[in-house]
Amino acid sequence: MEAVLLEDKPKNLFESEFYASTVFADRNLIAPHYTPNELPFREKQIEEIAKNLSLCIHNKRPDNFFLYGKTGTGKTSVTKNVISQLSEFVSQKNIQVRAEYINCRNHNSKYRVLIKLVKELYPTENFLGYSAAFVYEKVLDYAKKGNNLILVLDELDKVKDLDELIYGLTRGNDELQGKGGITLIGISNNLNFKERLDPRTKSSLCEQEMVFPPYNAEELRKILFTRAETAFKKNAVEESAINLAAAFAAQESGDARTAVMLLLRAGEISDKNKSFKVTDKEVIKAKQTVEEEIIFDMISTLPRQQQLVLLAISDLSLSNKGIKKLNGLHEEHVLFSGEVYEQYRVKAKSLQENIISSRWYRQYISELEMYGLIHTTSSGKGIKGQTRLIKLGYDAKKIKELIEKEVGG
DNA sequence: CCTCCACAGGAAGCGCAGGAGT
DNA sequence: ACTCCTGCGCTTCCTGTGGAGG
Repeated sequence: MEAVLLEDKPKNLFESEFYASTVFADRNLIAPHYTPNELPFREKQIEEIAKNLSLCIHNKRPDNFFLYGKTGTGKTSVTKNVISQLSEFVSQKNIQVRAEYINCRNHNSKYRVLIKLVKELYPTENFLGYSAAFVYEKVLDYAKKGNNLILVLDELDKVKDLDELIYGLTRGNDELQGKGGITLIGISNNLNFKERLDPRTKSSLCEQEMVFPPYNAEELRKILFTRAETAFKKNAVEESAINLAAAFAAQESGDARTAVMLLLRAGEISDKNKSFKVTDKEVIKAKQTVEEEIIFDMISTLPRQQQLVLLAISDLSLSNKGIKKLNGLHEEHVLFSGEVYEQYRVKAKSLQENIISSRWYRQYISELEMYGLIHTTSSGKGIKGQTRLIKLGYDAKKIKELIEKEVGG
């Protein structure tokens, strides 16, 4: 396909302003939620899913699929890519296959998923207020007309009554008896999630499974190159800048989304400075802002009490109380679980907040570690008793600043 | 070796809010 | 409008654990 140069078109006043970028050719192509056509290093997964789904074009029911892997490993992009190609194909050939994508973060119960689904299937009708059973029947009706329904449920772990939802939808296939069918593709980035499922749900949902491994630095590098080719102007991005962004992201988590995000922010920085190049300098700056965005995102969604716990940790980290002589040898900046709890109590009291129990405080500490906001190690020699040694994952000043903005001094 | 310390983290249960069924 | 139910945030109670100290 021939690329149409912007210069060839008559310009609208605003369009020229809109595209007045020093480095971007098309910023949208590198936005976080853009689904690229090419997905390097996922050919195997695409092929496998497509092969399974292709059964439905011969009017057979494909296996249910369960995809899991960390965020930014391409689960959603791969699935969307496959189902959009499938939809395109079946509409050309007039085959009765319908694929729907639902993100369960926004539709987090059985009822909400079903409502969302029937709204897509019967766009002209209104189902608000109808019972779950009625809506469920509507879905089955749709399949009974001989339609093969493929339902992608992204962020599946967010559904409260998941067992019921899966049971209902898979049991539907027994009632249909070969006339049409319902195929589920579940996506989750929670690796332990599968183990918590009801055994029956597990066996019906996980007829086939697929793991999406994180990308390594080399793969991220190639991904960024292909994305940069279309999103940026020619030669606007220095090769070393891409390498650096890939290295940063690989070191963090092998997450393609952060890698792309880094490059996007770096480009924006160049744009703002009216610079025609994206270099290492911009990527390094972008890393800081992306990091801050992530931290702030996490902190602002934390419960107030947990914010106070984190604030207590950053307070102590900034004071010299945090410096410990471990093993009587070297000094290190770590905190005891007990003293953090004490500091938290003082803090909460002075802000006239109620105080959570020590048990729940420990729960909060575990969560903070999962989010990567703090690191903990178990106490070893030189310390009496069994305690957790706590260390901040990011800069104490920055975190303190962000929380105080949130909590309101 | 036993006991104590200073916690970790599992289990059970409680009050509440909000949603579904009647 | 009303009950019933369920998930959520949290407390209470409890058992487990590794090192320090006698």
